[in-house]
Amino acid sequence: MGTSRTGAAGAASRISVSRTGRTAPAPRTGLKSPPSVSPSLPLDQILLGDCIANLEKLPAESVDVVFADPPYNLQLEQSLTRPDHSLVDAVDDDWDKFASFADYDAFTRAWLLGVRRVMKKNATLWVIGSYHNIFRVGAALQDLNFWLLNDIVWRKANPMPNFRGRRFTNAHETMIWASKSADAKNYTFHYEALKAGNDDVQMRSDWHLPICTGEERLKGEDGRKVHPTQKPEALLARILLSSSNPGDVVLDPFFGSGTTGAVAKKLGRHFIGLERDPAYAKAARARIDAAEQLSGVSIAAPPEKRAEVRVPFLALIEGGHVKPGETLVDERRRYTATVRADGTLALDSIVGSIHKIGSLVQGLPACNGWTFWHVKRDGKLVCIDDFRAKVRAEMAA
Amino acid sequence: MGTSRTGAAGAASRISVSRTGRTAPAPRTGLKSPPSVSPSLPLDQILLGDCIANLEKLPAESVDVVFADPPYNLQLEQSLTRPDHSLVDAVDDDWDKFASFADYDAFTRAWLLGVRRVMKKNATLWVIGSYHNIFRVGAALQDLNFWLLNDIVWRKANPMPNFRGRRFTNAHETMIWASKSADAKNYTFHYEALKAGNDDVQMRSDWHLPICTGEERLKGEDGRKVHPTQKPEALLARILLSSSNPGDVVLDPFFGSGTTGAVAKKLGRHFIGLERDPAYAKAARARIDAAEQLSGVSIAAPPEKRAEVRVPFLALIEGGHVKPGETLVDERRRYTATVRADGTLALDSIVGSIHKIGSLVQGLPACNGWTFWHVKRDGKLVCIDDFRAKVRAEMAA
DNA sequence: TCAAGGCTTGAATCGGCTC
DNA sequence: GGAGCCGATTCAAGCCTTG
Repeated sequence: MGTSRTGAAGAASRISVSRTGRTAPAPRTGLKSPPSVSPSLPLDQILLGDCIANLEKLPAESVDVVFADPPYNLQLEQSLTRPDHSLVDAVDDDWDKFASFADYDAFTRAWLLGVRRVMKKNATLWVIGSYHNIFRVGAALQDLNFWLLNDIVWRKANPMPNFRGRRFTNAHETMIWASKSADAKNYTFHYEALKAGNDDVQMRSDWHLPICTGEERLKGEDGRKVHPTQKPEALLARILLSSSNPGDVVLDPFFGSGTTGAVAKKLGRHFIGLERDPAYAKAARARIDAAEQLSGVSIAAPPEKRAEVRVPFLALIEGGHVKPGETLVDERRRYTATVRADGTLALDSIVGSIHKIGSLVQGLPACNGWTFWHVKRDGKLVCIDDFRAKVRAEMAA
Repeated sequence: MGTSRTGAAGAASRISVSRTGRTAPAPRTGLKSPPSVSPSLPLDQILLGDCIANLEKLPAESVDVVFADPPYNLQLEQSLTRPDHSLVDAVDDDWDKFASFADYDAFTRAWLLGVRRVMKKNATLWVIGSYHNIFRVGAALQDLNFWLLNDIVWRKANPMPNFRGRRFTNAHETMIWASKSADAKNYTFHYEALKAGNDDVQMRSDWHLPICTGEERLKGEDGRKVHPTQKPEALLARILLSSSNPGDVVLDPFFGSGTTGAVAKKLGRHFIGLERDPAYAKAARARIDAAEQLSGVSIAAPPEKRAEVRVPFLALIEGGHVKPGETLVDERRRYTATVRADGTLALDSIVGSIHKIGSLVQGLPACNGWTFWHVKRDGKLVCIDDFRAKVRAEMAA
């Protein structure tokens, strides 16, 4: 999306985006602790200058999610349009050609390392590209010990046709979603909300969205498009909604026309944009100033199952929902167990948790006792998970 | 698809596939001159043994198209269970184990070099992979001076769900289509036929096809699948129909269950299969013997499987038909809910899909949110299902 | 670090059954 | 006697979190 590349002037200047400063706090839910935001972060600003130099000025482990639309390296085509070589020659002797890929790889490693340093432990990174560069980016990510979570295909609803009829219509771009390392497992992913917004089926790795046209496309005074590869806001919205929370800090090292910043503002996220070209930065700033944050309820962090308070089975006994000595039974009435006063179950002489006894009677390695066990109430079976929901509601009230 | 890896026994044996030998000439079109077929080629045979050693025995510049399904380097850490605690039958064969990325890269370069030598000047190569390996393969192709023509996305109609809810459903695989070099411009590509078979619009780079199940899936005597990653014949058919001619020689260096051979025979192409595992080779041979060549007229590009028609509610927001923060109301204006940016609805502090919230407010077990919810437009209520119809029309256009 | 809690599908196919 | 429905089965993997 942007042009922040190596070789630009060293000094970076800041373009403050006035109306989205820290004075507008992002909406918070009561469930999560506020995100830790480093006080020295240039929030909601565009840093002008070389991408890698500016990355080095940001504090380590300070951003929650990164979206990067690096240069696609299309200029390589020219250096590769050459007479055929035998393969050994191509690798050993054609230094010029090899150097082009090596240059791109070195640039890729440099900005990835810079980004890696400023990512929080459980931050994730999105990179978008086409077949010209995405394979090199993906390999570099793996080499640098990033952990690939998904590759996402953006299927363009209205792609550019192939004019020569010599290839398939190039109708998609590829995004890679990665965490800092394989053991950074506590990254943000709003599984439940994505599923609910997708007709109650899981969100897939192929996304169907239109390219950026019409009103949304930034035009200069001459009526021509400001930026050649402006990404649609719907794409960034899905990315930020799926992998960030309100109040999070979103970094875009190739800010370009500022789609990331505009969507971040609308969705109540903070952004930091790096951009080398002053003309792009200026257009992006105006665009973001004109954007408005959506109302709280429509962008508040969705509730997550995992964040719900833990209710021990003992609390059901203490709350009078289940009585010691009562018999639990599975839905198909094949197995029974007896409730003990300490919140364990008894099966003959074996005593264990609702999960342990549930797995034992079924001969399975694991069992969610909450959904497995039932009690009789008014002649009907009631799942003990219903009582847990009641206890949770009582605790919240 | 196969297991031809380095380190196998040196001597290669040939498994002749009797009924598809050279005695059955492939059908010819009148348009092109007959292909030049090297007399020493082991046509329609499966060569048992190490993939790279066998490649070295084939004559240079002798094959017209290559399809390769190399090991994916999945690096599975532990076993995975479904929500019902049954065990997922995954790829854990030792041919998919590599010690490091460097090992995998060396293996990739070795077989790519071997393949490159036997490709005719204008031959093309298809490689399929997932995000675990495809970036490394793509970078290696570029490093070896192959010229990438397209990356093609196989969108699986019926992918495996994500059981843990920690990622997007991995619903696609990626194929790279490449020529030997940038100036090999006279490769085979049936642009017109593909377009005609695709409702007269250009064939795109995203293909929607089901995975291999049912009758087509090879089963052993024990009723279990013969090969863990058998590819669907429809996928290979589209590949061979788009980028080869009848009578051409198709090489598959990882032959596996022999999908490439079966489809090549059906479509009147010759094949050469390399496979390391005798059990796979035997199953593939039997499968190919049972296949029959289609009549000339029926060897036409398969029509695109009708694109999915399911439209998630989120698509209405992304398409600008409904705005985040807007209020939805039922036809009798008894209930309201607020649209969230992620495509869910909010009712007080409860968040869920249009269906879930619809059923909740009515106290019913189920609700079709599409017909239940409305928005105000010009003072009148408009059903959100009307917008879904519009989005469908846009997707079809 | 280890043990335990507890949370997690969707599409296709096929056999058997009902209208 | 089919068409159609229902439920069981099948197939797919870089898939957890807390104390």
